[in-house]
Amino acid sequence: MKERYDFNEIEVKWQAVWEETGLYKIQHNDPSREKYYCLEMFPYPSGNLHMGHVRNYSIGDVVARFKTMQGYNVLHPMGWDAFGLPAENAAIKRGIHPYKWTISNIENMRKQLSRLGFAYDWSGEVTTCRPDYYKWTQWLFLQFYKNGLAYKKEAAVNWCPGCMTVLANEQVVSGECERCGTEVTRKNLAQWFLKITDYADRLLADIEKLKGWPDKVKIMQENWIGRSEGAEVDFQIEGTDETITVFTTRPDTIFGVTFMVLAPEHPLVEKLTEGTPYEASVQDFVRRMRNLSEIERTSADTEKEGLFIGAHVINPMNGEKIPLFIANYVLMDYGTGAVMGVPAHDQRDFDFATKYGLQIRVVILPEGVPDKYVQLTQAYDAEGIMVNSGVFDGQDNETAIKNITTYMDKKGVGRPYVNFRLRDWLISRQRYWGAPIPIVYCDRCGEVAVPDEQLPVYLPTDVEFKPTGQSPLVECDSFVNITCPKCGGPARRETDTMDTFICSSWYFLRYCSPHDDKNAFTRENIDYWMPVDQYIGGVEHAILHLLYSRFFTKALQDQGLVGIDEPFTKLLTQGMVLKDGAKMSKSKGNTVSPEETVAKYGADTARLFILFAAPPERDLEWSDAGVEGAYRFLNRVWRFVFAYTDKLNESPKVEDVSDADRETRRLTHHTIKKVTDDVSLRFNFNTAISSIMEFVNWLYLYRDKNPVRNSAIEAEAMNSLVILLAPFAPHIAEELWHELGYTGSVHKQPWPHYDPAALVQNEVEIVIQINGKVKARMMVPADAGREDLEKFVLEKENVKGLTDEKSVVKVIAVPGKLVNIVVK
RNA sequence: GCCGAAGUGGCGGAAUUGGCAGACGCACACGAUUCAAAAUCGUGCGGGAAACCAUGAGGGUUCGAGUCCCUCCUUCGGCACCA
Repeated sequence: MKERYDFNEIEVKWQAVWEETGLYKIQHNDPSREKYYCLEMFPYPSGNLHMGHVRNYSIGDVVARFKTMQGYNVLHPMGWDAFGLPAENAAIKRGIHPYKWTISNIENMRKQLSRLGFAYDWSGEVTTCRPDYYKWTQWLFLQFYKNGLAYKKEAAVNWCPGCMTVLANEQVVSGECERCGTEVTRKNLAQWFLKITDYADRLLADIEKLKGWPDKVKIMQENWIGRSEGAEVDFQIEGTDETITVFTTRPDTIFGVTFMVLAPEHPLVEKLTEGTPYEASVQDFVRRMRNLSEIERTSADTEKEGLFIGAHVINPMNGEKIPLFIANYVLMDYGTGAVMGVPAHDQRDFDFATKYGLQIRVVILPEGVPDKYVQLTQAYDAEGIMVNSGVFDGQDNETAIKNITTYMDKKGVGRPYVNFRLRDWLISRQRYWGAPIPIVYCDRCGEVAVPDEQLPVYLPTDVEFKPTGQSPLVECDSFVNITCPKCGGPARRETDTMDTFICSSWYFLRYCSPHDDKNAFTRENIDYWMPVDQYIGGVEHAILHLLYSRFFTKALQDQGLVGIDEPFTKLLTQGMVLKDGAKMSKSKGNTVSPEETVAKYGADTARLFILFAAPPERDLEWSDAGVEGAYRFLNRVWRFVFAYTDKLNESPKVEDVSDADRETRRLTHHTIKKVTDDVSLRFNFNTAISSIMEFVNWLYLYRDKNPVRNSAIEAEAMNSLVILLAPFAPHIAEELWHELGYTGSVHKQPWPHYDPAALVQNEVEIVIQINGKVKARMMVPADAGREDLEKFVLEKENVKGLTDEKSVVKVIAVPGKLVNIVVK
């Protein structure tokens, strides 16, 4: 061993050895060991690793190595979320084929990951843009299709003019494209959807099962699904047989309805105004609304604006004739696109009614307030007693909700209804670089699923990339024009590809049997490995990816393809990596390159710093000085072990045990306990590492101050130190392990157990407080009970001085901690 | 507007069940070593002369509060004309 810590030499050396000896080879279906599936969110192959990746994968690597050492059979795979727009943009800009661009990025990033020494078995790598993967993505789409969970419909969809494609609701962030920030517009297109709404109830209810998920993420999913209980009510349109159904959470206010509002896009609007004097002005209004951006349209600050369209509806409860409006504040894609206006008890309706001089009728009053004194200046939306509501007068409104709903249900004019905010998942993308949707359109047979044996539907490679925004697939005749798999007649392929979130909604299943070429996944392996025990990734996927993956898992369970209903048992959302208080980004010019950091300090230092600087869920402020500190610590460990191995061969064995030896043994076991608890119970890697640092600080002192040391105790301390360090700084630990004279890998060592007996101290220092303020300290036997403590403390000379001239009211003694004397 | 998280030295952070606030690291200062520097080792390091005062502000519960309760402020995240 060299005196100097040559991180580059040892890291490269051990990475090669681990690879050659198959240290992290996946053992599928090993019944002798308990399984542990540790998964980090796979990266998009942008070409270069950033610090966020390093953090994500360093955290996962600690968990995987720790669990391996604890004896679990660990699945810790890695792969690539390889479809997506940047590849296609590179193709348009620089003429490189997306496949080539993606694969070369993957190769570069795989090299970068390998250089960091993460414990992956690369033979289990999964790449979503390869036909051996997307074949199964397509197959899964067809399973959804055959089970009625995939359908095509014409709808007003979110269109991103920047990406030239449609977006799922989840991909629109405050009216802008979450990818490129372009303002999203509306477009009517026939698109493919997955029926995630069929699972809304279960996706919501099962959140309760996710005990190992952060509350933050669970709440975000709850908000997103947005369940609200209420009723549907049918209003007949005067003079027709048509009815308009509204959804309301307040059926108790039905007698207070004084108008009704439709969304401008509501299909009945055109029908009801056609050929009437209102037609022109309504068309005008609708056109104006359509041209507004998503932001202007849906902002709560936008003033309410509406228009009477010349028709009336009938309130089914009292037969009243009510004017029908359209207005900007009613949205087509929530509820039924129609709202009953109750101005007295809904602030938005109140604003609208005030502006257009509509009647405001109170139907709920706070208890004790007589009707005639009510002069509303704003809507009253709290609970109260029913008035002006026929037979329901006098009931409290909570009861009336139930009674009115039941009444309407009996009469056939309404029914209880649970409405969700969640919309179906729009999965069509008008782009090339994605998995083709395996559907064919035949003039005779219509929509036809591509038969399983004809999968995959290959992406053609001989296409031209032009900056027209149209998918090159549309103009690729050899792709589009085919024969119908059913009748053999002329047919056309679907040219849309799938949202890449489909690919990432099942990759964790593919990892369980990455080479199965007969199935999307081997059932046996799924039953062994799934669910993922620990999932680790950024909180930005709290809704999209995590909700979609949960949906997939449930749908596949219903189809009998998997036996589990939730994919991820525990979830850790790591914080961002910041520099100068801001997220690292190229545009801000505050990025730190992992490659350069590794070149300068080594992978172990980079990883150690990132784990030490903050607990994983919190944002982490990058500090070059902090990296130096981590480097200094590893050097300190290196020198320490180096000095030990040098002496080991010369000194004779010492069996005597001094106080310092005993303290060394106690600290050894204390550190084992601390690190074990911090890693397994709390994921507090920062405090685990700091306890190792404290241990090293003590060991230096121990060696300097004690020329004669117990050989067994010192050896145990050295071994433990190196083993405890192994999950955090795997290369240096491996090198030091061999320097200690061992031949096997430190990463194959069993994780040490602490000896509770070794933790016991004879004497402990306790604190003496007067009225809760620390005044003195004293050493007492560690096993002293309450009475003993009181006696020791009250008899102590300087304590008598402190309590002089005052009367002792009470003494509180906490064994091992303190004695508090309350005086007056 | 609603929901959630956070606020502790010059900085990153620790305090796990209500029990010594500031572990560990960084930065800084001084000393040792050195011809000198780097590296290393050692000492100090919230404020205050002290009594004491200090965990965003103000109240409360308690023998005792960074930790529990109430009110408020600031920052960040999510949802938002959701009927």
